[in-house]
Amino acid sequence: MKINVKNRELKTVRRYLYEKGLKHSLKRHTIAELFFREDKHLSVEELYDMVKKIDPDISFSTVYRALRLLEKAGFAVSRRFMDGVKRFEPVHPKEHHDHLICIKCGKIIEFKSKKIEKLQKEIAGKYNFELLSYRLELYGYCEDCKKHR
Amino acid sequence: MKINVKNRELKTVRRYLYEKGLKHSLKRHTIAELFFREDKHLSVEELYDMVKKIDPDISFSTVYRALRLLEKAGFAVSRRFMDGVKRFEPVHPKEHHDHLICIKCGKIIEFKSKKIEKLQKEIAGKYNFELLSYRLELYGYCEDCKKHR
DNA sequence: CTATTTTTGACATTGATTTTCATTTTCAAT
DNA sequence: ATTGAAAATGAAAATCAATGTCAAAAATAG
Ligand SMILES: [Mn+2]
Ligand SMILES: [Mn+2]
Ligand SMILES: [Zn+2]
Ligand SMILES: [Zn+2]
Repeated sequence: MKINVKNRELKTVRRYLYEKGLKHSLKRHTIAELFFREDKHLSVEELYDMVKKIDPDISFSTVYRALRLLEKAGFAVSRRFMDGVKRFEPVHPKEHHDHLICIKCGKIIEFKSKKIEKLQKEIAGKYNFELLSYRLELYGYCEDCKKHR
Repeated sequence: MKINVKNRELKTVRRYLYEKGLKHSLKRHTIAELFFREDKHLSVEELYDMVKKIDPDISFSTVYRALRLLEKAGFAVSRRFMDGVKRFEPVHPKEHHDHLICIKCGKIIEFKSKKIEKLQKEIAGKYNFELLSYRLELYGYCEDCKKHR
C-alpha cells in the first residue's frame, strides 16, 4: 500500500530529525508528506506550486530547505535531466535505476538493466576506472506523444 | 593528420558562414581554430582563457557566441556533466559516444558500446518509446587518481 | 509559561548563461 | 581606395536557478 510506505517514511524522517536535534514542524511535515505521496521527479518550483495549494503560507525557501534536508538525510536524491533543473525524487529501498524521458510531455519512466550495468563495469575496467556512479538517460517520445505529433 | 582535419573543418565553417550571409572575422577564426585543435570538452570560460593567450582582445562574449554559432551550425555539441556547466566539443564524423568522467581531476574519456546501444533500444521498445537520443556518463576515479588518494 | 534553539519568510547574493546596445569591423559595390 | 549596409564585437546589464542572510516566528525541554 502506498499509504503505508509513505507513513513509514514520515516516521523515519521524524526519527532522523529527533536524532539530529532538529525540530519537527507542521510545514516540514506537509512538504515531506506531499513529496512522498507524489513520488515523482519534482523540481523545487514544481513541489512549491503543489504545496502552495495545501498551505499557501509555506514559502519557496522552506520547500527548498526541506528537500535539501531530505536529501542530506538520504530520503531523497536529486538529479538534473537535460533541461538543467534540479529534480528530487524519494529514495526507495530499491537499487539504482535509470530514466526514459519524453521530450514532449516530460513524462519520466524508470527502468533497470542489469545487463547494461554489467557492460558499464566492463567498460570502466577496460580503462582502469574505479566506477562510483553513473547516469543513463534515454530521450524521445513516449507512447502517447509519438502518436499526436 | 590532425592538422588536415582541423583545416577541413575550418573551411567548412567558412562555407557555412558564407551560405548564411554571415561574416568571416579573424577573431571567429582564432576561436574556431583553437577549438578544433584542442578537440576537448571545454566550457566557454575555459576556451576563453585559452583564447586570451592568443589574442587578448577577444572578449568572453565573442567566444560564447562563436561556440553557439558552431553548435547551431552542427560543428559542435554541448553537454553538461555533473558539475552543471555547459561544455562544447567538436563534432566529428563519427557516431554517438559516451563518457567516463574522473571526479577528481576532471579527465574525460570517450567510449562507444554497440552492445549498450542495442540494450537501450530494447528498453525503449519495451515501453513503446521512440528513442531519439541518450546520454550515458560513468563517474569515478581515473587510473591516475585512484592511486593517489 | 519561559528560555533556548531551530525554523521560517523575505530578500539578497551568487554563478553561469544570455541579451542588449552602442561602437567597430567586414565586405561588396562603387 | 572609398563608401554604406549589415554583421560582429565588448562591456555591461538582464536573466534564472540555486543558495545565503538575518530578523522574526515557532517548536520543544524544563
Ligand atoms: Mn527516478
Ligand atoms: Mn565527447
Ligand atoms: Zn510524452
Ligand atoms: Zn583523474
